[in-house]
Amino acid sequence: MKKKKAPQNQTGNSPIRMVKKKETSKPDSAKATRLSRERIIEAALNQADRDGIQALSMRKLAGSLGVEAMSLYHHVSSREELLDWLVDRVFEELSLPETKKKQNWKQWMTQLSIRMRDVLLRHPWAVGLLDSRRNPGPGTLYYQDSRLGGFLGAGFPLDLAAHAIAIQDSFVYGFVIQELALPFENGELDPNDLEGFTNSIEQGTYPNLQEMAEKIVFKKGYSFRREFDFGLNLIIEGLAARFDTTH
Amino acid sequence: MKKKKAPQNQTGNSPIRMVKKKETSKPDSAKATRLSRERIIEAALNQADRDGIQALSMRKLAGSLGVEAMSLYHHVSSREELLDWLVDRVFEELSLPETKKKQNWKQWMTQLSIRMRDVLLRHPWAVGLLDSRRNPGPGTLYYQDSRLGGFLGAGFPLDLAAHAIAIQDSFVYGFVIQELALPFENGELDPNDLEGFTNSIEQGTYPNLQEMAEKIVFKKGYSFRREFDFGLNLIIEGLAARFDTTH
DNA sequence: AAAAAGATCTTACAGTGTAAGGTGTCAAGT
DNA sequence: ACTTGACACCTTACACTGTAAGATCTTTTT
Repeated sequence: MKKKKAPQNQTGNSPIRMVKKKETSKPDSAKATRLSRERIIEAALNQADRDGIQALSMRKLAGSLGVEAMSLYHHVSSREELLDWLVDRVFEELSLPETKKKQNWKQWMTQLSIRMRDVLLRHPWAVGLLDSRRNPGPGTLYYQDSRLGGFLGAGFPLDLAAHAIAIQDSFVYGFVIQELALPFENGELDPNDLEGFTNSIEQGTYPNLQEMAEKIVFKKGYSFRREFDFGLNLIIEGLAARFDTTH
Repeated sequence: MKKKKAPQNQTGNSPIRMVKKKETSKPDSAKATRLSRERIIEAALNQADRDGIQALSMRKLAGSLGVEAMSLYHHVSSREELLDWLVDRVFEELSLPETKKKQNWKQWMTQLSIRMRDVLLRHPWAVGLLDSRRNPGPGTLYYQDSRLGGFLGAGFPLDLAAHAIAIQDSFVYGFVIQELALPFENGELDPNDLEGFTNSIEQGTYPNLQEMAEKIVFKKGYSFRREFDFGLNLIIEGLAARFDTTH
C-alpha cells in the first residue's frame, strides 16, 4: 500500500490544469462519493457484522471507503461515538412494524421479542456493546417511545408498562448473550468446543450437568432456542395476570 | 521507567555471591513473590474493577506485579485466556452459599438471583465479556452444576430445571446490562447524562417516554432496581405454576 | 559443581486511536 | 477573473497495544 508519492504537484507548477481528480489512478476501493455519516455507518456495520467490532479499526474502515483514517474524524469525533451510532442503527433496524390494530398485545409482544432476538443475532457484536452505551441516539429513543406506546395503547397502566419493558429487555438481551456464548453454530452443537466440558463430565465431576447433557441437551433435535419460547410465554403470562387484575 | 541498565552482572564475575534477589534496589512495586496464575488473576481483577477491562493491558498488569509484560506469557497464553480466567473467577465468587435446607426453592432462587446481580455489578466489565466466552472454566461449571442441583433437589423435573436456569440467567444478565447502561450513578440519576434526552423530550418528540419520565422515573425515590424485584417475582411465580402442575 | 529446566527480560514488529497541521478543491465575495 | 476562506481529505507523528523470538538469569535436579 505504501504510496510514498513525491510531494505531489505543488501549487502552480503543473503545465496543464490537470484533469481534476474525478478519475484518479486508484479505482480499487469504493471511492466515487464523498464521505458521509451514512456511508460511514453502513461500511462500519458491514465490517462489524463480518469480522466483529474488535476487527473494526479506523484504518480498515477508512480503507474500505477508499480514504485515509483521519478523514473519518471530520465526520465522527471518535471511535466510541461511531460505536454509539452503530448501536443506534441496530435500534433503528428494530423499529416497529406498524402495530396493526386488532392484534392483541400478547401477539404483538411476542413478535416484537422475536424480532429483537433476530436483530441482535444478526449483529452479534451489538449486545456486548449495550452495557457501555450511555448516549441513546434518536433511533433508540424512537424505538423505546413507540414500544412504550404499544403497551399504553393496549391499555397497560404506566407502571405496568415500565415493568413490562424492563423485563422484556432483560430477558431478550440476556438470552442473546447466552446464545452467543454457547458452543452452538446455528443451532447445532460444535463438538470441538466441547472437549474440556465432556472430559470433565466423563469423570463425574459435574453429575447434574452430565445428566442434563445426556437427557436433554445432547439429544438429537434439541435447540436452545426453545428456551426462548418458554421464557417468553412465562413472562407474557405473568404480565397478563397483573394486567387483568388492574383492569 | 526506561532503566537501560548495563549488561547486568554477567554470569560469574561478581565478587561476592550477591545477596540473591530478596531485597533488590527496586521495592516500588509488589514484587517479593514469584508470578503465579493466582497472583495474576488477582491483580487483573483489581485492575479491571478499578479501570475497566479496556484499560487492562498486559504491560500495565505486568507492571503492577513488578514484572515485564512478556513474563506473563509463561503463565497465560494470551490476553483472551486471561479474560476467560477472569470470567471464571466471577463465577467462583458467585458459587453457592450452602443451600441451607428447609429453605424453599423460591427463597433460594430469589437470594441467588440477588447475589448474581450483586456480583455482576461489583465487576461491571464481566457481563460485557460473557457473550464472547466459549470456554467455561471449572468455576463456571461447578457453579452451573450446583445450581442445577439446587433445582433438582427441590424436586424440579429435569426439563423444567433447564428452563428455570435459562430464564434466570437471561433475566439477570439482561437486567445488569440495562442497569450499567442507564445514566444512574448508584441509584441516583446523573443529570449530566440526560441533556440530550431531556432536550428531545421537551420538544414532545417522545411523548410516551416523556410521560413515563415525569410520572415515574424522575419521581423522587425511584430506583430502577425495583424492576428487578418485579421481574424476579413474576418469573418465580411462573415457574411455580408450571412446577405445581407437574408435581 | 555441572547440567537441565524453568522463569523472566530484551528486542522487535505490526497494529491501534487520534492530535496537529498540511494540501487540494470548490463556492462565495469582490 | 481573482482572491478568499471554508471545508474535506491527507501526512506525519506519538504513545500505546498484543505477542513472537530469542537471550539471560534463577532454581532445581543431578
